Amino acid sequence: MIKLSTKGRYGTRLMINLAGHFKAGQDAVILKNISDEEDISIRYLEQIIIPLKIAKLVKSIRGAGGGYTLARSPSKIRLCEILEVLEGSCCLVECVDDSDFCRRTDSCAAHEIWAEASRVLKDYFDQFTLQDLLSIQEKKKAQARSHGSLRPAGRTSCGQAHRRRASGAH
Amino acid sequence: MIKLSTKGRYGTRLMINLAGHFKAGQDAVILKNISDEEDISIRYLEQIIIPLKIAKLVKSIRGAGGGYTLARSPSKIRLCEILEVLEGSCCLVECVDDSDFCRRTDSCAAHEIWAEASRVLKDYFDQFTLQDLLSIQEKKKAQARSHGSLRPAGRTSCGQAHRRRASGAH
DNA sequence: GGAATTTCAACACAATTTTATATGATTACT
DNA sequence: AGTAATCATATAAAATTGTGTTGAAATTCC
Repeated sequence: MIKLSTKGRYGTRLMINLAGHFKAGQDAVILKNISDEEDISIRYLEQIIIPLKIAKLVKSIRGAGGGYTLARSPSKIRLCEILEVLEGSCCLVECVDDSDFCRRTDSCAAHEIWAEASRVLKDYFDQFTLQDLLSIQEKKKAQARSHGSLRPAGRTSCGQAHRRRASGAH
Repeated sequence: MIKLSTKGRYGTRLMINLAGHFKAGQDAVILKNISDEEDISIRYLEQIIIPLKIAKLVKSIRGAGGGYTLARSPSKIRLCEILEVLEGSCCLVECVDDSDFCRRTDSCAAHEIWAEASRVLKDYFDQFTLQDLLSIQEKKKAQARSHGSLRPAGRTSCGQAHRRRASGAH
């Protein structure tokens, strides 16, 4: 698998969740809340949200009554930005980003393919804003409700890593 | 980074290398040879080539004078096949391939995006055969020769993991 | 037949990164 | 002051990315 890491996946869901709560002047959302709704551990969310804060995609409010909010409106945040923050870049291999990484570039056909594939992927992710993702989600939920949910909503979640482990823990 | 693993990267270069040596009736190529040319350890190449053999993309010939050859002509092997063998699939997340993986699918916008992005990526990789990659490589080499190589060919290679390590070992 | 060459197989080991969990300190609101 | 939340750091399990070793099996060459 060409792995999109959990950071990227959880982080995207975190941001969609924040987008869902985003309204003018709405109170900050606490991580416990997101943790419950998305079924991701608070501790891990804390780690994931740090780079998002540094990148100024989210704002934090400390102390009682605090929490997190999007730093900008959902329509002003692109999926690509989120992934670049959390995955380092949308790139598939280091040697595309980092010209010092590899001196084989001149004669490496693979290099050209990975570079172009990375661009294709980035362009795809660049299409969507958080607002778009939110709309997709609402639509899907409505559809699921309308023709009855064939697979009733379980507690496991998309992109979640801690299911199906040797250790039954958690 | 949305990581294309070393298996996929090294395996692709391995296959391009085999394609380069592929001519009707040409002798099998030994791993030592590929190891020297691509600067990848023999031990690791051995691991990588096993699934390629099982998938019948390469043939092995044992004993003295033996080695490996492509099982089919370079124009009959698609990059996508190689990556699917080595990466498991061209998929970005498990929940797209494995419907049992996650029950959030119905209401998960992210799921839809990852699934579609996976398809985009697969379609891209599906365009190229080993013959195409070989042509690209020859062209690049010719270009590098014609206008003088600005960055002289080093010994490090694209997608190689054992450079820039804390332990200088290798 | 025997020596050399090469794949094939099965381990053991280790460094690094990813994927988390645990604990406690710090900040700021009420 | 008390409490709720972020912030910071330590720890650990698991996967990835390799290397090392030993030997068996097949094939060619002498």
